[in-house]
Amino acid sequence: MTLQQLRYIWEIAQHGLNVSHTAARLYTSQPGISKQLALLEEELGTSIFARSGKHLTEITDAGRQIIAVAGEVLAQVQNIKHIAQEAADETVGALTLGTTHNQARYALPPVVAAFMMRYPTVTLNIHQGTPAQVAEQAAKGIVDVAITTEVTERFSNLVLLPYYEWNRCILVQPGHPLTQQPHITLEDVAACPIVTYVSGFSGRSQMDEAFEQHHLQPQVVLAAADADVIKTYVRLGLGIGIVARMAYDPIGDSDLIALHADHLFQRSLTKIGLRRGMFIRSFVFDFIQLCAPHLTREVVEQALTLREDQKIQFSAQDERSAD
Amino acid sequence: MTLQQLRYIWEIAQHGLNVSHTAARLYTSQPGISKQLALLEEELGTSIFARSGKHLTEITDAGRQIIAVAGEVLAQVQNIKHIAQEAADETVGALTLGTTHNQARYALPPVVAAFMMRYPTVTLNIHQGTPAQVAEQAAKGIVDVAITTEVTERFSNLVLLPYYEWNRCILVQPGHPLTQQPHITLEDVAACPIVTYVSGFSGRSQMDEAFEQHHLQPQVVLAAADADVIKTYVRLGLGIGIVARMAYDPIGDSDLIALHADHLFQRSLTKIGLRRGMFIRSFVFDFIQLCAPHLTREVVEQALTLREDQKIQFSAQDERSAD
DNA sequence: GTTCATTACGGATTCCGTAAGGATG
DNA sequence: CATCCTTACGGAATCCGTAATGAAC
Repeated sequence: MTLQQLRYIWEIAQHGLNVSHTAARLYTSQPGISKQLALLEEELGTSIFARSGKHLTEITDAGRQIIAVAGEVLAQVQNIKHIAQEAADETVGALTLGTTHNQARYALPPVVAAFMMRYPTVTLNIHQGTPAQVAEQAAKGIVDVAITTEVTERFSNLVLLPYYEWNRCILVQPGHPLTQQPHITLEDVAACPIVTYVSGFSGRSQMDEAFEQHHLQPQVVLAAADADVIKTYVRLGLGIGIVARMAYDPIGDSDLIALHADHLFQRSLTKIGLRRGMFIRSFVFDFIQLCAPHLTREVVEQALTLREDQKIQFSAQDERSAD
Repeated sequence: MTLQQLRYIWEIAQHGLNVSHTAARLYTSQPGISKQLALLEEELGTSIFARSGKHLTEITDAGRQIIAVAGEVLAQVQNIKHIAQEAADETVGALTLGTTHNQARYALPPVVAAFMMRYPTVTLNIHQGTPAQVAEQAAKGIVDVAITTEVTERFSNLVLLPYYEWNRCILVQPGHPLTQQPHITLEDVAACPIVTYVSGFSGRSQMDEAFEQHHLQPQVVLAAADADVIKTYVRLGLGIGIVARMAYDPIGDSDLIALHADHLFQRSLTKIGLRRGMFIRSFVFDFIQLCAPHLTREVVEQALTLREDQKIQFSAQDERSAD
């Protein structure tokens, strides 16, 4: 058994059981991977993948377990490399973030700028994706840190830390009837055509809940993944916008009016996700604390040793932005 | 980085940083290990071991962390092999027990006999050692299952399951004054010269506690690691013996008299220790349940997912023997 | 002077890429 | 017939063991 073989079976599983595709992604030859796979299966005395003829069709039960452990091994190999890098030079390395459009666009720029100033020799990579993708990549160790709001909690090896809480505002064009309203209610909002986030993004599910609790059926005429698109269509008069407060820029968006909506919706919580058991380099701790000052190294370390059922206590932070 | 290299650094650490010795134990050449070590250190850009000239003198800070992770990796490689073996044939494999003299001598024989009857194709290995050695070997994955009483709980990745509770008896020669005593007290016992277990074995510490609580200073004239030695010296008239009840064989030890002592000492608990995160083959579950019927597969699996601070609830079992 | 790790070197093995073969949908 | 995995084969790199070298206690 070699690390190479474990990497190959894990990658094959990640690429839909397509060995050719896997080989291309790993910049190696397809027969090379096939050979190593055959060697491993022979050594273990079990098939990891089920075949129909010469096609890999599915993963065997044993294969599923083996690949899961292989994933752990690969993550620990990464840990070893990170430990060594940290010992060699604390200020050199790479930090890979997984995040969504809205975090990357509104919340992270000042953090990233401060981080780059502090660690000019750390290579920063940002993987943008949907909240589900971001969470999965963090759970698999593809990214070091996940930052997102709508994160499903079904990844048992993903530790979620509270980053900051935020709420929404309502964007309208000047002269819109809602601007005359002294006290806006959810009924008022539901009466207008709405432009907001798609499901699974930026606390959309929490927004839906508010309407449901009041037995209202809002008319969402356009759902987008990011606030820039939403603002564009509000400007076109398609409807009123409901976006994260931080997405409203008083200067750049001065042609729109942002109405207060804290009383209409529950606050959403953006979280920082880390893979359980990962070695965290000092600059990663620093990055996290640049994001959220309350997440000190000690708090994060403690959270990583707790189990899922032992949720961390946190104090909400200032309001910023959303997915 | 290769698995070979990780195994080598781990083994070097296990063998007192003596590469020659390590090579001999692994049936390979010393320069081969040196070479792989040099390659790994070069790849990682950090030294794992500190040298004075050409001698390895100690482990670096980074090396300590790296070796710890390497140990995890090696354990997971074992897990993969076990998963594959289990898938290939549930009844073939090896079970390595780590236990002490007294368990091996008095508690385990019927369990082992039943297990061998049920799984004739499983190779059974028993590593005998001191309680501390046994616990360490289980924590390191050298043995699959540890069975011992005096187990220090400082191995964070060792899960302890309650096996059975037991207490002591007092062994005397016929005609000894204590045999006339209708109700033996701790003071009576402390007045006699005592032959019992050495510290660290078979609940010796719990025995000492009982005397201390009564402010008594027993005169231990001989301390041995096993009951057979103790009985030998009781027969020679060196003193009275205090041994685990199961160590008294009414037939083989008919020349000695066992006096009831349950009221003098607190019961001791013999435990089954498993490395956290290890893959447990079905016959290992069966072995554990042969030991202790209350340790069903479900109970064991649940215990393995709990943390140290969440102790398992258990109901004491019948009394048998001791370390 | 003994123990111990590194360097040097040669043989065997392994690994990987190109090319051809055979099965699937 | 296009896709995909396996087998075949040759060159390159790696690994490992013996022998020699040099440092430490």
